[in-house]
Amino acid sequence: MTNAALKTQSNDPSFKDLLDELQWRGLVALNTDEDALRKALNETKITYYIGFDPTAPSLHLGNLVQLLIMRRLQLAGHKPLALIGGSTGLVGDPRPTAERTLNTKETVSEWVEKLGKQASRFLSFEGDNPARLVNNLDWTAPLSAIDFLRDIGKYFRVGTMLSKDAVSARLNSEHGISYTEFSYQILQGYDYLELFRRYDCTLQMGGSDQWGNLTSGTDLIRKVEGKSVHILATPLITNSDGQKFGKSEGNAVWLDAEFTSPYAFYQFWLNVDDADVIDRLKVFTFLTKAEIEDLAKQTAEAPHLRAAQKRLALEVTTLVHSAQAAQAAIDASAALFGQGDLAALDIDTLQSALGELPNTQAAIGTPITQLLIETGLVDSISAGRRAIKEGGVYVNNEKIIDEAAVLNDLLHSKFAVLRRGKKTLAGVFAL
RNA sequence: GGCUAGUUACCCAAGUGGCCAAAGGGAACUGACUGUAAAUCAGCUGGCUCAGCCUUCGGGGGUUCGAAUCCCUCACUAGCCA
Repeated sequence: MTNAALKTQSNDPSFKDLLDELQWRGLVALNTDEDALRKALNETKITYYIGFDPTAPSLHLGNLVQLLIMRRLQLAGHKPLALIGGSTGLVGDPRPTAERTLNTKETVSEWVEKLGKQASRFLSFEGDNPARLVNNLDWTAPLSAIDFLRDIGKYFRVGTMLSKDAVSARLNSEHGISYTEFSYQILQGYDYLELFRRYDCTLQMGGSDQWGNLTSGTDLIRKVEGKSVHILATPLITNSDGQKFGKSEGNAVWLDAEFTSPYAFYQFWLNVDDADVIDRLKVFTFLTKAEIEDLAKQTAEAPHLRAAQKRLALEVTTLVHSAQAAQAAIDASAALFGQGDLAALDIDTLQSALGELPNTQAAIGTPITQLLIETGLVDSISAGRRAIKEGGVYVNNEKIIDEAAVLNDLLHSKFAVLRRGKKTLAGVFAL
């Protein structure tokens, strides 16, 4: 369970202090009293937390931003609390679009387990400032509705609650908002209070879209305990073209290898735009300022070599999966995107490369459309036919023209490389 | 509790009895150009045993030769009234 990558990480000593580095990396969108926060970070070892709600069976790239900033603070000697939202996940934070569908308690608790394990991979649980995993269900589950309303609810003004962006956006939309999601901010505020009491936690971090929920905690602590605590919000990562970051072919990029294979993960990073790659290096790697500036220079001078993308893909894949997985992805990429003559690849290289891809077994004579479905390259036979009609399907780099084509050419009498478009690949092992 | 207006494909949004598998835009995907880029241009986007057929327009029921379109009912949403 220990992650070898943890040992090699460090903050960049060339910065005056941690906050400077975080700002340079573009990780600070908003924060409470900056001088006080800087002072706290520089002069003391504080305890801080970030919450992750179990809304899916895996964490995604947005969560990774948070995990890495957590790690950066831990490297500076501060104590991380990774909170998995066993209770908040049951309620669901208000999204700007529409009400969430509630998941069953069983599902959520399963996800809590999974996310906890995943998050643990990015933090050290050893040394002087070990990370701690907490679950807000521990303190909210025993709370009765009456206690909740009397002891906590009394501190929250509805006017303030209504003014939060997440709430007002929903109120102004045709979807409205349920009392359940409206209450979310109270739960998150209460979490901060509870962590402040239990662990003397004085900093909460989170995405800037969570600002309303973050301030809910500081307000509560000020009212109840008379103490002023900190918030640091990270910006939402967006692509330079304004599109959502973290999607590959319309799907989220997950940290769990079962949902996004290490190969697909590697490819995702390799395909980052020139315009974005330097920002990504700052956020998602522990490379120093000097190293990143060097890569920026290389990108400017020889963009086609994509040195920055390659380094980024290597670093992040190593971090999230492993050095071995990253190397396998690199080898597979080199083989499959190589000079084009797949037949020239030797059996072992081809076999392991295909193993990195989504793959399936099939007999000679199987329709190509069926193979496309089995490997997940398309969702339906119609989509497969369409893809062929559009000239976007290749078997062993040969374009397929006929919608009814079947598998017949094999490499080394064993394999076939299936491709949709330029870079979506899958393997077929002949039976 | 009452009244009014809504609920359309991934998102926004047109359509108000047959010409609707459903306009338009966004986004995704594919092709060309490239660097496994960006921009641009073109194509394409329910499913299938694919020149045809099947299932879709909040859920259920009904009217009709025929419904996304009309009626009833339920759910949800917004606004107003209580």
